[in-house]
Amino acid sequence: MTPAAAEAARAPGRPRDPHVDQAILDAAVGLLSDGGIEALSVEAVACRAGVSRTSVYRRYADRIDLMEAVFNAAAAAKPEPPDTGSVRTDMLQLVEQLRAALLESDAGSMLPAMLSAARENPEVRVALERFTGSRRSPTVEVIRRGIERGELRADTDADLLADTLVGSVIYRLLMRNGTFGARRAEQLVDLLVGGAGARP
Amino acid sequence: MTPAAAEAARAPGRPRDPHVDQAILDAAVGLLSDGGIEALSVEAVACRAGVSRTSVYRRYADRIDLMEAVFNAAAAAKPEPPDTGSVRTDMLQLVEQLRAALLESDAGSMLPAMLSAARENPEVRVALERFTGSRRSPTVEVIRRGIERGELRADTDADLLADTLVGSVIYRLLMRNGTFGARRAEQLVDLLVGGAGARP
Amino acid sequence: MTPAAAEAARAPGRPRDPHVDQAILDAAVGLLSDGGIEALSVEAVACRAGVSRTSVYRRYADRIDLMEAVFNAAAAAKPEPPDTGSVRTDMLQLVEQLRAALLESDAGSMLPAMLSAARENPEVRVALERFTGSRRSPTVEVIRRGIERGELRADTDADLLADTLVGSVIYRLLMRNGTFGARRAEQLVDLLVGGAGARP
Amino acid sequence: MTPAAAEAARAPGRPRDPHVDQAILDAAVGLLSDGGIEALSVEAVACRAGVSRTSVYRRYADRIDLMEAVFNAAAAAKPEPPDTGSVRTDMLQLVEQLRAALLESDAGSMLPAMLSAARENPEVRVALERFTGSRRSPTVEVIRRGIERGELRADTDADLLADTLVGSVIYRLLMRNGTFGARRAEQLVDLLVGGAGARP
DNA sequence: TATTAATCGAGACGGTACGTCAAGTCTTCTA
DNA sequence: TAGAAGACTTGACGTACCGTCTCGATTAATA
Repeated sequence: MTPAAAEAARAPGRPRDPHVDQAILDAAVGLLSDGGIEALSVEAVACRAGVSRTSVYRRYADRIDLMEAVFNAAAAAKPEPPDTGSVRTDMLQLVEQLRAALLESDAGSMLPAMLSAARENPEVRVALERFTGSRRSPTVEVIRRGIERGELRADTDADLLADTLVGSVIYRLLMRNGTFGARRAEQLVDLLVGGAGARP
Repeated sequence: MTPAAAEAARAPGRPRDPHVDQAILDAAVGLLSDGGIEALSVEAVACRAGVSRTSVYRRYADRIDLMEAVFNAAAAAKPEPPDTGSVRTDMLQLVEQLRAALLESDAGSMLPAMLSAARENPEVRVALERFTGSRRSPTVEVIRRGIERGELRADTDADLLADTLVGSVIYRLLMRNGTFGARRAEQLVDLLVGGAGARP
Repeated sequence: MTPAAAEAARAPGRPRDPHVDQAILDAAVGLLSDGGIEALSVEAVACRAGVSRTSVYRRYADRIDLMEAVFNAAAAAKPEPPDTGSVRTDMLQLVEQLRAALLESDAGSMLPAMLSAARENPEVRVALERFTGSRRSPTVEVIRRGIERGELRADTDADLLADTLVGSVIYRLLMRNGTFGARRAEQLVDLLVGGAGARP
Repeated sequence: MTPAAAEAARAPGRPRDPHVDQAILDAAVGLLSDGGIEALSVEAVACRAGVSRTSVYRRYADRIDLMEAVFNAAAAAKPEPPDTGSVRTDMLQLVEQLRAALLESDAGSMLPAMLSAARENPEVRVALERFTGSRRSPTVEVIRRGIERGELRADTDADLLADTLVGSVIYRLLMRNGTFGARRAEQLVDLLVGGAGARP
């Protein structure tokens, strides 16, 4: 028996209904991702989850605490880094993964709210860092392998390159409200691998 | 006499007090930049501006409308693109300008709020695009000159390169809560100009 | 122009809607008198008055404050002391007035709530005293006239006699859940005027 | 063996802890007598008794039921009627007993709450009548003896006289927030025995 | 000596009301 | 008109109890 299980078994009083846990989180994710930060009201969450307001407040101290939990849940999914043997192909896949995550997942559509909340609240800031980390670390991994295989220069700063790759995509999609198709992905990878400087 | 002035002159009744205009905008900028999106309440703006709520609502239809105005005001300041004769030096200056704008100006600290609001509201989205544009266009200009001078390859996609430069900085500062010193700026420019690919 | 009117005229901002004032008070009286102290919730008052909760809170700091106002309103109606020329007839009429007030008016059915609230709250205590006073002072007046006319002894303690007359009625009706018909009223007056002591 | 004891003995399962019974009742009495009707919350009772909420609800169906039990407990103590041989002295002692009971005992300070609750709930009404009865019956007894001894008129309505004596005291103490010293007690007894009417 | 059945503590759960704050609309007076 | 003041409705906030419920752990009398 793991310590956690033992602890759970020993917990006094009526145990929390896991359906309620889930319903609340789902409702919160839904509201946050499709109505933004202002839509995440405890009232609305409780209603959408078919649960009493009390049950929400029992789990989360306040609106912000709930938001934080949603962000952490969003950060939980860590994608596997692609490993095709070619750093260029891997990077293309990363870009595509990132695009899909930003535009097609709940987590992605929460990002603006997260950023906004992070400005005020240190705990949210931590959640945000964890979230961005979950996206960045596969990228770093891919780059590291590229260096090992000799496809990228040995002195490449993996951290910087990862930021630049991810930043370029996010900036375009989120802040410029643009698109990011396969063609542009290739151009970006070419730029980062080959550089923009003229060859003598 | 401009048409606007003529119109203003023809307006019957007591003219609007420009001090009130300014006080409201200033208060809104202050609140938004140091308390985030939730702090921008009409109540608080009126109070901080020493003005009645009525006077705010006379100018702006609602909270969002006011926010939009603040964003547009923030987007107004267009920095001059540096022109040192070297694309690398220009880019370094751009990065530094951007860093300062993000961390040390009101406009920068509003960006998260702006992003968040843009998700919901098309008008805010337009304001956001104008705002990012004001930062991006000098970058594009610098790059274009670099191409003209032959420092950058003729087939360089200025748009992409600009996004990547700006995106890398924003991503690091805003989403990873990091810093961006002179050293890292140089590394970034080197990366973009030289590429990360190994030379055969 | 009275000072009050002048003051009212000078009051800045939108004046309170007197219909709202009245609706709230009426609703509160109704609830308190037919549901007792626990029924007087701000929620219910607002609903019954067809008014928003806010409008109640604007007028009354809290539940207790509202209750106090209701009590004071109830205390406002001061009955004219009867003046038939005979202290016995006057007293009989007083008893009947009191009976009717206790059993048939809102004010009377509020008395228990008032007593209960008075235990805790000094302001309510004042309201209660005013309320009881409004019933007692006509009694005292009647007694005083009886003394003047020589129907009652010159050394009669009007205060004590009034308390005893009123107390007897209230005790029976409120605490013993009894009735108080004309016959019993006569017996009471006879007792107070003639005494229970045996005549030598 | 009483039937109750036999029943208790036959009850299967773990028997109720009598300390819990007592602690709950004590806590309830305390809260009700020094915080009034609103202070008697199951939550507070359980807490003050050092007992779980469950244990309260096992014994009493709800808040009101608990209140009723408290009132009944308060009504249990029946004072012995004084018997000094003189109806006047007996009545003076009754008044003093009543004063003490109202102002210095838990039961007395509960009376307002009781009255208030009685308005709504028939069971509480019964408890209230029992409670007032416990105070009134010694008074009736004293009066009856006075009649037998010829100190009071043979046609005296003992019931009415008792109500009037008790009512006068309660009214003054409870509703007028007054005091009731020895002097006033004497005046009251004099009034009731001698009457206020002028002697021709 | 095990079984059985109720007690006891702890706490989840859906409710209702509290008192506060802000939003956006309106009404009034003054300048 | 603009501007200040404030009433008004609406809706969310976070808190406190209500009364019901589900747990695990005691605690006697009984099988």
